[in-house]
Amino acid sequence: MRQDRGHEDIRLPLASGSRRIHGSVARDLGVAILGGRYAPGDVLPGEIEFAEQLKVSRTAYREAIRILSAKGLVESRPRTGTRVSQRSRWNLLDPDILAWAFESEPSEIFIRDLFELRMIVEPAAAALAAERRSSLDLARMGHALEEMGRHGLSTDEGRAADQAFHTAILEAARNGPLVALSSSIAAAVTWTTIFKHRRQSMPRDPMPDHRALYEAIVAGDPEAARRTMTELVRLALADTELALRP
Amino acid sequence: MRQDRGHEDIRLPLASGSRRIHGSVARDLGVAILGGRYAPGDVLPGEIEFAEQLKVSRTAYREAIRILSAKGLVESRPRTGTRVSQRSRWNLLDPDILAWAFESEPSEIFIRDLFELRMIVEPAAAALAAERRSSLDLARMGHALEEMGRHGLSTDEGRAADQAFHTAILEAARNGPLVALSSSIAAAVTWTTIFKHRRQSMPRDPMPDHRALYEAIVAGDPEAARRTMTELVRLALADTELALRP
DNA sequence: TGAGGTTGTTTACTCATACAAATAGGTTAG
DNA sequence: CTAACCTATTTGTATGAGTAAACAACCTCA
Repeated sequence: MRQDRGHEDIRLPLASGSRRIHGSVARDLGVAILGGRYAPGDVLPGEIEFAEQLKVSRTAYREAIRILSAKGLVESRPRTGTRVSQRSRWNLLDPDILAWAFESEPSEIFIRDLFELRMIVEPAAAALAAERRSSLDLARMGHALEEMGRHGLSTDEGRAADQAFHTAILEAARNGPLVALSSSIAAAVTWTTIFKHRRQSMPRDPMPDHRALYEAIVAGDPEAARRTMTELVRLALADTELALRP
Repeated sequence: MRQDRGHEDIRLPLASGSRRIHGSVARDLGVAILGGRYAPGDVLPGEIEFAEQLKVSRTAYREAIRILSAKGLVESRPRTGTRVSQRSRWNLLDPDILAWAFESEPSEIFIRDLFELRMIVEPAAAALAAERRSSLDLARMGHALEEMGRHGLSTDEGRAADQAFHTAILEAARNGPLVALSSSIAAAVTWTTIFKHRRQSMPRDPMPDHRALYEAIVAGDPEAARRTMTELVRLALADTELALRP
C-alpha cells in the first residue's frame, strides 16, 4: 500500500478553509508572518522538517512557499534556507495579504495607514467617477445604496452592498490600476466595519453621507464628489478610532 | 570542470534570465498573458502537455502556475483546467506584473492610467513627506538629487537615482501601504523614462522641478510640496505623451 | 415529463523518492 | 594573509503513481 495515511486525518475544513492544501498552508504561514509569529529576517525550518511538521508533502509545502514568495513575504535560496523578507518588500496591497493581516488583529498604526491611503485615493477616484460615470455605473451604485439602506451595516448583505458601492465608484473612474487598489481597499473597509460592530459600539448612521456622495456623482460634480467622499472617509475613520479605544 | 552536465541542455540563460526554472516559466507566461497572447477566459493546455511543451517538469511548471495564481493572473481547478482570470482580478500593482506589462510594449491607456495614479498618490505623499521627513530622509533625497544631476536620465545610474529620490519621498511619508505602492510606481516611472529615451525624443531638463520639490520638503511646506510634485508629474506625463506620438 | 441521484471521465492535486544545482563556510596552498 | 578549492547542507528539478474534485451524461423514480 502506498502510504497508509491511516485512520482519519481530518483536514479540518473549518480551521483552514476548503481550499487545496497548498492554499491552506500558504494562508496559515501568511497569517503567522503578518501576525508577527515570524519576524523579518527569521529563517524557517528546512523544507523536509517543516513539511513533516505540518503533515504535508514537500511538494505541497513548496507550492505554498512559492505563493508567499510571489507576494514578497519570503525569499528562499539554496544553502541559506527560506527567510522572511523585510517589511518593505511585502506586497501590502495584495488582497490576500490584507486579509491575512486582519486575521490576527492588526496594529492601530496599520489601520490608520490604510485610512490615510483611502483618504488619498478614494476622494480622487470619486472625482474621476463623477466625470466619467456611465448610466450603468449609476444604476449599480443606486442599487447598492438601496440594498445598504435596507439591510444596514450589521448584516453580511449590508456590508456586501457597502463594498459594492465603493467598488462601483472606483470602477466608474475607468482606471485599471485604481480598480486593483479597489479590491484591496474595499476588502479592508469591510474588515474594519466588522471590527466596528464586533466591538459593540454603535456607529453613526452612514446612509446620509453615502447618499450625498451618490447625488454628487449623479450630478457629475467632481469637486462635490471629492468633498463628500473625503467627509465620508473622515467619519469612518473617526468611528473606527472610537471602536479601537472604547 | 566542476561537473560535466552532459552533452548540452541549454537552459538559454539569456532569454529567460538567471532565475530558477519556475521563476523563468512564471515570467514567460506572465509576459505572454500581460502581452495579450492569452486572453482572459482562455484555458491553458493541461499540465502534462504544457510542461512537456515547455520542456520542464510538472513540478517546476506547477510552481510557476502557483506564482501566477498568487498574483491573480490565473485560476486553476480540477476538471476545468487552468484559465486566465478576468483583468479585474489581476493584481496590477504587483511589481512583477508591472514589469511583465512593460516587457511587451504596454498600451497607451495603461501608461496614462499609471500617470493618473501617480498624479493622485505622489502629490499627497509629497505633502505628507514634507510634514514627517527626518533629517535622514532629507539626506537621502539630497544625495539622490545630486547623483541624478551628475548622470542625467539617459544613464542607468541617473535613472536609479531618480527612482531613489521618489522612493525616499514616499518612505518619508511613513505609511506602509503607501511604500508598497512606491516600489510599483517607482519602477513604472523608470520604465516610462526608458521609453522616453528609447524613442529618441529629448525631454526637457527635469532637474529644476526636482530641486523645487526638494526645497519644499526641506522647508516642511506640505502645500508647496504638493504643488511642485503635481507639476513634476504633469510635465513627465506631457513628455511621455510626446514620446508616444512623435 | 422532469427532478434528483449515480456513474464515469477528465483534470488538477498530493505524495514519495531520487538526483541536480548552488552556495556559505571552512580548508588549504601560495 | 589572500585566494583558490573543497564539501556539506539546503533548495531546486524530475518522474511516476495514486487521490480527489468537478462536471456531464446517464439513469432512476415520482
